[in-house]
Amino acid sequence: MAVSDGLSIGALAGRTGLAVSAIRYYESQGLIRPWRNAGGQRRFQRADLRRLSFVIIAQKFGFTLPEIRNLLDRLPGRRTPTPKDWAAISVAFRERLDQRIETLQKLRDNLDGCIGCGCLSMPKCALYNPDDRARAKGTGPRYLMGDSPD
Amino acid sequence: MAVSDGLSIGALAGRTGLAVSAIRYYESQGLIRPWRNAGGQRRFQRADLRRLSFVIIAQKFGFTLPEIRNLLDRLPGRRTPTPKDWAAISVAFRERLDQRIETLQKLRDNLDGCIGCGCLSMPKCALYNPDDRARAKGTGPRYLMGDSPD
DNA sequence: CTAATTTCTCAACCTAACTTGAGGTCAAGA
DNA sequence: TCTTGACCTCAAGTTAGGTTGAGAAATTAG
Repeated sequence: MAVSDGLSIGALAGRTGLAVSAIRYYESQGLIRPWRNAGGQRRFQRADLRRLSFVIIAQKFGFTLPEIRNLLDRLPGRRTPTPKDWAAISVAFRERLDQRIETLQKLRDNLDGCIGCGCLSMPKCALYNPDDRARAKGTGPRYLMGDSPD
Repeated sequence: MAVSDGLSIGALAGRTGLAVSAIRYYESQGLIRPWRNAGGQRRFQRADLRRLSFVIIAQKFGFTLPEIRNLLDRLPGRRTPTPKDWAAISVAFRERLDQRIETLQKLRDNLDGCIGCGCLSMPKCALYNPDDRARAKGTGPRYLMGDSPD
């Protein structure tokens, strides 16, 4: 199989450590867009290795797949992304990351004034906000600290 | 209904902003232990308001219910928890919180050397570790950054 | 050329943290 | 007393992020 024919899903799985099923799932979520060969099998660009690495790393930071997709959408669609392209999206990535850390720290500082004294007074507590909860109706898992996908 | 008879589940829901169904679910997970009145309805101590507040706050920080249960288990079982009791468990809470923030910061610092340059080189990248993924088989949701319940 | 891998699709299952609904009971106000 | 409204249990549904398995077709190795 020539290089220009692209990588098989198994090759991609081997190189990234991801399960084949996970890669297929990522495709269904729009994170990668392989083409098909004559026999209907998926073929991937070598650049997709990098895409998947990014997915893996971003997930370690707690980003959801829709969020990651939004970030990846900044990469050029047609041509192969250059290091510059990747550097650009990593800037956006770092910004969101810094925000996330800051939120956690603010929350922690509030904690010191609120629960640290043992009072845990509900009407006054800045951490405890009933309005948020009343609005956050609906089913499914809760997002971490008010992060929402998209 | 006298105070000594305890609070109904609806009263608790009203004061905490939680859904009645959520409180019942928390009971099923061992986070609160109401007793039953003659008619079989749940009755709660006023101290359970504080317990639930703690659950809500800890969840904002991304703790899982089993983790929260472990923390709450440090409270005295028989008598009503004092401010001192709460302060003690908040220390344990803060420690885990600080750990979590530190992990995120370390990961971010790695990111700067790894993806920041645009290389995202897989064999070298400290963020991207295939062994972790190979070991982390099995089903279900992944825990954030290697946090596990218990 | 045949056997062994890989890959394909599609449906079902898994966890966490709940919600929703059905069908029935309990309690409080007029 | 009667009628709401709050409460009960239990089963099933929901989301995110996948895995597992069946049955069939494609690819590769010998």
